[in-house]
Parts: sequence; C-alpha cells; structure tokens
Amino acid sequence: MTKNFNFTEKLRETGLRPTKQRVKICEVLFNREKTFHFTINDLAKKISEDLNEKFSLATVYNTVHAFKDKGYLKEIAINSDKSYFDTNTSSHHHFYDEDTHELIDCNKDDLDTINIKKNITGKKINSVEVLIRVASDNQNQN
Amino acid sequence: MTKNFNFTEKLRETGLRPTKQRVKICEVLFNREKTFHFTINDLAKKISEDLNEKFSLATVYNTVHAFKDKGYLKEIAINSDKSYFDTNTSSHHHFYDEDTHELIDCNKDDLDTINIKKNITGKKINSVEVLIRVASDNQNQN
DNA sequence: TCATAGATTATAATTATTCTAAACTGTTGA
DNA sequence: TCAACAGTTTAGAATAATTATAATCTATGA
Repeated sequence: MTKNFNFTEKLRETGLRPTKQRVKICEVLFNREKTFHFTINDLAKKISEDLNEKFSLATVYNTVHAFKDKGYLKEIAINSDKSYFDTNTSSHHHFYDEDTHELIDCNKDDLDTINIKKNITGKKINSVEVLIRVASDNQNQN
Repeated sequence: MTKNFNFTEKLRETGLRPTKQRVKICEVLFNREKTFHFTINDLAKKISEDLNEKFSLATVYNTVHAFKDKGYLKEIAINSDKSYFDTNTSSHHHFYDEDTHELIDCNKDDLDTINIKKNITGKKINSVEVLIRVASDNQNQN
C-alpha cells in the first residue's frame, strides 16, 4: 500500500470488498509520508478525529486483522498489554521507547543484518524481529 | 537462581519474605537443568500437578512479578495473548515455534552479537531482544 | 433489480490480568 | 515466647483488550 493510492481498486484486487469503512481506514493508515505505528485504540481515536465519525470498534478490529492477513500491516510484539501494528511491512526492526510507549523504525543502517546460523530441523524461519527497548537515561533501570 | 539452592535464604537476601508459596514456586521454577519458558497458566498448572496443591492465581501473578522485579525471571514479548517468562535471565534470544507455541533459547553461537549503531538521543538501551519465529516447513507462510 | 455472500454493528462473552479487602503469616523486638 | 505489625495470600470482583454473536446492512454479479 502506498501513498495516494486508489484504495478501492487495491482492496478489490486483494479480495477485500471496498466498503466505506475499509477505504476510509486505508486513507487514515496509508495516506501519509512516514510509517504509522498504532494500537487499535490509537486507530479508533484517529478515525473519529480525522473523519469525524465513529466506526464500531469491532469493525476496526476486523479491518486491521483483514489488512494484516493480506499483508498491508505488520503486527509487532512488545508486551501483552495491547497489540501494536505497523504500516511498514518491509523487514525491519524497532526501537521501543519505554517512557513514551512509542515505536520507532530502525533504519537499515542502524543495525547489522541478523545472521542466524542455526536451523531448527523441519522448521522454516517466518520472521526475525529485533526490539531495542530504550528509556530515558536518568530513570528506571528496568 | 541456580539449581538446588536454599531458596529460603535467597529470597530473604533479596528482600522477599520466604513464604511457603514463594519457596515452592522457586522449586518448581529453578530446580531444573534446563531453562523453563512459561506463561502464568503453565506455571499454575505445573504447581497443581507437581505439588498437588493449588495456589491462588493472584499469588502466582504476584510471585512471578516479584521474581521478575528482583531479576529472577525475564519476560519475553511474543504476542499480546499472554505473557511469557523465562528462567534464563542472561542476555539471549529466542526461537518461537508458531506451531507448538513453544519458546526455545538461542545459544550464543546461533546468532552474531547484535550491534546497534544508532543511539536515540537522551535514551539508553535497556535491552535488545531478537525473536525468530519458525513454523513447520509445509504449512502457513504466515 | 434482486439475491446473496460478505460486512458492519451493538452488545454480550471471553480471557488475561489487576484490584480489593479480609484473613493469614513471617519477622522483630520486648 | 509472644504480641504486633507489615507483608502475603486469597477469593472474588473489576478492568481492559479482544473475540463472538446475531441482526441489519451493502457491494456485487446475475
């Protein structure tokens, strides 16, 4: 999904009916320069702010999951409080600011490529995620 | 915490009252060769199986959190379903088997050291976690 | 236009986790 | 040794994120 796309067509192409809600959520998520890191709640809030209308929470959940299944979104494991999603679906890693609870994408050159030397027999690697937890220098050491 | 330790003394040393429940949970967690990866539910089940008695779930939560705060346990972010904990508190990484929902420790030589080249101004790095998701070769590509 | 499969919705249900307040227990010091 | 108190445990209630349900609605293809 790229900026200023014909979301209706894109949705149809990938087998999702382009409903009003889905198209609008696409606009909120993908009409932007930088990648967007969000929780369901963030998104629901953004929808009601930006569009001045409120979709059912269930719709937000359904849509985000549909988008994730179609590969428009990536889910990022941070903790068990809530799920975080990322509009950047390329293979990349994250900083997580434990003070602000914000996610920041790593650039390609922030980190060497992760090289896994061991294979688990009969298993293939689905993903490799690095999470770098950071916090203010002058506070909780964890 | 090491195998066959005097848990009562160890608990006291770190400022935790060695109650019956805490000592028994120590035994379940730390009297073993290999590291133990578990969810709260796993642990609660193991307690009732191994010890043939049932501690209040709240106690299991309290104890696990106390142990985590004292550095006996590490929490591992996998998904938002539940929290996973690890008795191996050294800096290390994980494979996560998406078929069996099992965690497997990476050995030091499974992975190169992660070298982070970028700093976030004013922030210090608390931890660097790598999670390698694996799954059976002949099924869901995610 | 119509039938229908697929979506949306409000709400209920579920699940993991945290809170609460009462009862209980380790520890300290007289 | 024992009273007193702070720290723990406990059952159950409360909370929060998420999923399920079932009725209504809508995009789509005939």
